Amino acid sequence: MSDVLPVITRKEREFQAREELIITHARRLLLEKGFQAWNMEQLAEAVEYSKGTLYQHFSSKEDLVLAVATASLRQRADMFEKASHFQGLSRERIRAIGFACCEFALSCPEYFHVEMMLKSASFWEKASEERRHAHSFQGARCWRIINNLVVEAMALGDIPRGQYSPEQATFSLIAVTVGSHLMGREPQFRVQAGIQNPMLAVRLNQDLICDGLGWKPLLKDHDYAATDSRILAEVFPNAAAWLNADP
Amino acid sequence: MSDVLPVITRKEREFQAREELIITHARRLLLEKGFQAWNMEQLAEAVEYSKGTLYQHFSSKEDLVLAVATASLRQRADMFEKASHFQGLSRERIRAIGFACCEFALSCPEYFHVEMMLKSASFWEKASEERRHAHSFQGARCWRIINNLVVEAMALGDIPRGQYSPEQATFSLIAVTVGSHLMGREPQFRVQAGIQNPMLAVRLNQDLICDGLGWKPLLKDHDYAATDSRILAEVFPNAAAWLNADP
DNA sequence: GATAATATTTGACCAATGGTCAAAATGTGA
DNA sequence: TCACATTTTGACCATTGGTCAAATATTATC
Repeated sequence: MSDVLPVITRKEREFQAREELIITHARRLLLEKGFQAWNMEQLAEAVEYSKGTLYQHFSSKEDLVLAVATASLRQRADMFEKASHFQGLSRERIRAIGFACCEFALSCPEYFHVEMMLKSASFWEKASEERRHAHSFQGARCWRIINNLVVEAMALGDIPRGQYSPEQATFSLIAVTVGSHLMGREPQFRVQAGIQNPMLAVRLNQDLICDGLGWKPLLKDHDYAATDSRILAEVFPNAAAWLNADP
Repeated sequence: MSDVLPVITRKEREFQAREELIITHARRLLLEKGFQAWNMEQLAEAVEYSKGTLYQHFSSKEDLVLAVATASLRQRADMFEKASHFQGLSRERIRAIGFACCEFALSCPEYFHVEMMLKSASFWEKASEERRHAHSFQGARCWRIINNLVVEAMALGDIPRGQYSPEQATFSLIAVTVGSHLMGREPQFRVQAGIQNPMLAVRLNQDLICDGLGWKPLLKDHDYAATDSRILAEVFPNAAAWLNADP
């Protein structure tokens, strides 16, 4: 060992790499089978370690699943951050975050399903304290990015002041987004609603909330197609793939 | 046995009564502990029957939980139906359904949590065919009641035609409602958003979507406080308890 | 390179629990 | 009262999340 001050030793690097490997495989299993339909033995086989080794990384199956969710949530916050730097009107920037949300949903398709499990108290309390904290932290990042933008929009007068608090408006945006993603994944609802592309349904609902808030310029008063082109070009080039599609 | 033509025999009545007893206790356990933190043995003890008897009613734990969800969903559809008969403008009627939704959430607090479990494929496929069908049926009832109202509102010109399809609008309303209920139950979000009364947050978000859809009369153009008084008096007298509260 | 000391990995094992079924208990009719 | 049918039961099984002593690998020392 030649390095005098290795901040991270080789062992630690290997440990982290293995943890990522486990999380990646667990994510795949979650996407393919949900929570119940696979067991730790199978996961151990997939990553070519034994069950005991898994438990050196995660205190329980729930702890592992929370780690998967938090890894995704960190990605989400990163994408929100990137989108929030988009240059434009406040409503154009919230629009960019809306795009980020869809990009994320496509890149981590298991996320919303896993996040719903976490709502169960018994699930949450089986995870370790550190991981619960890490998850809250990433969740708070997402919240803050949106809320800051809403606060700014109100300061600029883009959202009428006095009607709703910034926190209420932020809550509305998040609630409609989560609800749209969850419902859009439901085959039964998709058929009933005639939805071909769930992401466009999410985007539409976000627009409805913004219009409802009176966030200027309203959908009818601005050429948002031009905004979308810029968002595509500057922030999410991959979004073109899902953007041009049926309702 | 004196009755000549009993459509339902005494045995069958007893069987149904016991099924309801089991469902009621299972609902309580779900509310108190979620899904994992109780077992069939404990439930059997609570209803004072043995495990084997439970399995004469339900093919699996998942099947039982689906039955709980469907029983709640039936209540939900019933309340929607009641609310949809409210006499008034189309937007006043969707408002009455919004009230129904909150009344329901208070009366079946376990519902949204259980409903989220059903999204997991492995869960759904462990339940019996009949119960899956019954659940879809009640879900479709809820959908239809809202969608009919939206169609009618568009026919009346209360919602501008041509912009969104009735199905899209229905989807928006349901998505925002589900999302708001789920997020409103999350302590972390409640604190961040400064929400005292989750039901009012749900109602607000529904109003935002309606305004966003341009559903006339808009919030600012009508005395909806008067509408609310009528809804309270005519349809949901109990709603007064949760309506008068902080944001 | 040999050996001792330390760290890591393993899989047999345990406890909990969803689900089954032969036997016991209960109900019914003659 | 007895024979037959139906219902209820709980011992039993298989699966699986989680543990830990033993085996294996790594590192340090001479």
